[in-house]
Amino acid sequence: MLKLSRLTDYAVVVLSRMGRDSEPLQSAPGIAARTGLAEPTVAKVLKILAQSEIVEGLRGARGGYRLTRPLSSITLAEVIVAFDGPIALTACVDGGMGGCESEHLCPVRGRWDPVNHAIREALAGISVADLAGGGCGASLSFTTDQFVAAE
Amino acid sequence: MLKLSRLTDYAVVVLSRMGRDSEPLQSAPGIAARTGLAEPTVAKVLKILAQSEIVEGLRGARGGYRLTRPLSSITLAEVIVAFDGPIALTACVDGGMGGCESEHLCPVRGRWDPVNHAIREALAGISVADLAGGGCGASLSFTTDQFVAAE
DNA sequence: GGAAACCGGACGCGGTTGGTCCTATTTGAC
DNA sequence: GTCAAATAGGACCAACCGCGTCCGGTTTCC
Repeated sequence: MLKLSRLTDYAVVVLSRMGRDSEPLQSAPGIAARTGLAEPTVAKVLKILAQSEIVEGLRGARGGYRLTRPLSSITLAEVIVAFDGPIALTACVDGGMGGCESEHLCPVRGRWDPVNHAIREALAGISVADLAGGGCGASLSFTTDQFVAAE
Repeated sequence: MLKLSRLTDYAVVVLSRMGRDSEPLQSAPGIAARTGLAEPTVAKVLKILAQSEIVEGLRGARGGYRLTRPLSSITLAEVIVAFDGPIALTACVDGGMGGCESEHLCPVRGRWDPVNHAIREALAGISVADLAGGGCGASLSFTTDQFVAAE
């Protein structure tokens, strides 16, 4: 699998929808209604996106969320990091971070770094706008990870 | 995270150890003893590796496992596929495979493909020999995913 | 002052992973 | 010919994590 979390998938859908709409400020309930996703879920996604400053939340009545940047400048890597944490195939992120008590014994220490960097670069080269496409005006009622292909 | 399964990590350790040893035929209990991993776990890892024909199992007394190829020709992608299934960030693997009943509505359909291909290529470009290194003669008592860095 | 909306955290259910064990089969040694 | 050693394959159980939900609190506009 290597599959990313469902929330990440929702985030792409939500961001795509936000970018498609002309209204700059959109409420979580409104986005939920337009995407067909559950409202609490959309709210959670937007909260996380706001923490990463990918969207900006405005409180109060008539509040809502708006994109801080155009979709074309939001990379897939950013979104994944926001939900799944640092992009690294193993937990020994970049071989730094001390704390692994068996560091001096770990034979593969540091050797995953090139792999992780390669993946990071691949994900940083794709923007949400690329994923959203442009011609598809569908209602985004469904997400991409509906089921898994058995190995 | 995007972290791979623990079994995959074990597999890299086991393969590295097998490649380091001069004996071509090694038993699962023997490898377990040399790596410090639990014997049932090593057996499970080797069984899966054998199904993928990365190693070959010889039954009977004095049996064991041996590499079918040198470590340098075993790619990381192969190992990951053996344990985690097809390499794809979402479940809609390559947008093929019909079955997604909302295919005609799915706005990001097919757009993940370039990402998946990029990651696949990155992983296919790294061999187990690269990960195993060559100079480290440690006992491989520990694996790489001991703990997770909190997001 | 009330309503609408965001913010942050806590809770509980479900699915998946990971570790173990059991049995069957094969093969070499005595 | 019999026994021991080792792989093959599957089943089972416990622990963990993702994730959907809900709650109280705060802010802002009408």
